[in-house]
Amino acid sequence: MELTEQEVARRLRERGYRVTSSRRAVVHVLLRSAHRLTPQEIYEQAKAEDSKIGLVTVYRTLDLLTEMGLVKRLHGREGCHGYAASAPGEHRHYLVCTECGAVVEFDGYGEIENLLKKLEAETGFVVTDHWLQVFGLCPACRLKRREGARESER
Amino acid sequence: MELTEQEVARRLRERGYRVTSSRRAVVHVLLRSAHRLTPQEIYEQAKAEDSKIGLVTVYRTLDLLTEMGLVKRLHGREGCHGYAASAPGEHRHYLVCTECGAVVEFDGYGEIENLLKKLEAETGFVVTDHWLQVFGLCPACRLKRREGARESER
DNA sequence: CTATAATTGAAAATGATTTTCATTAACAGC
DNA sequence: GCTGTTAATGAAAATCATTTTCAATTATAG
Repeated sequence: MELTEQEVARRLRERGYRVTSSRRAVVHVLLRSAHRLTPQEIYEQAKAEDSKIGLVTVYRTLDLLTEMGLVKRLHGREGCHGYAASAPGEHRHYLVCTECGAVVEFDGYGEIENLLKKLEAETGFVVTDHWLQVFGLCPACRLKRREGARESER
Repeated sequence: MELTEQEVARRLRERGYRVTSSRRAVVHVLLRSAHRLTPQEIYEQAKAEDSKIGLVTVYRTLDLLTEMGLVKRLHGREGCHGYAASAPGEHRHYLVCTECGAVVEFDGYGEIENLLKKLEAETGFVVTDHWLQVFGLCPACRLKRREGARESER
């Protein structure tokens, strides 16, 4: 399901939360970007839409949206946080471009489920959660890099 | 390959690093524990062996060992860091007990490789790295929890 | 339109990690 | 074994992301 600003607003109200201009701004920034964004980046972009917004509110809004499952926390190689909008529920894995932060959500194609079952059988653990993040280079950045290489050849 | 203190010392010397008592202490703590440990925890345990060691040195040693591939950074659900010793190179995935931090390394059984290939084909990304972390309850903690439940029934 | 309670922004606090710098100690060469 | 060199260390201070506090603001029910 495609997540829209209206849908987010509806879900907020449904739970008794207020739909404020700060929250709108954060949601707007997240929805229009298919990239992993840090709270700082979201703050800067949101500020352009709602000049009054503070960084603290960005953090609070991200916490709220994450708790509601509308936004997912992503981690970089070094563990620093970033966020991206997410179809609620369904998908849970992320492919992130290490160059530009572009994010693609994908499901586990069942492979993950197989893996986890094997793992439970082998270790005696009960698996409660998992977390797969894949890093790569998106088509656009690949192209850019190739062009850069060509230029430096000259 | 099983990692030993001697092996770590050898690799340090091989690269021109010194084998100091602080480094020994950190390595000792990591190797004897099959649990994810935070720098703070490692510091406290190492202090018992080398009372002079400082937290800063724990951080520095963890960075060094991580860079050498002898230790892996693990993340909790909320993204906070922990570390565990690791067979260098080979395995790359972790199953962590959310209760006690017990860590089991495992390989992807090939499932992951399939998944990544599909992903590349579908998205046009070039996958450069991935990162799978699984959370669960280890057999010991499962047992404990069951006993706890039984007691509270009375 | 108004009352009220949630939400906000700014400043201060926190907590993990990193930097700085003078001191210490590992180890190569004797 | 000593000794000099230089990497490594510990303590304190600095940094940086995130959280808390609190008085002011604002969304929304009535």
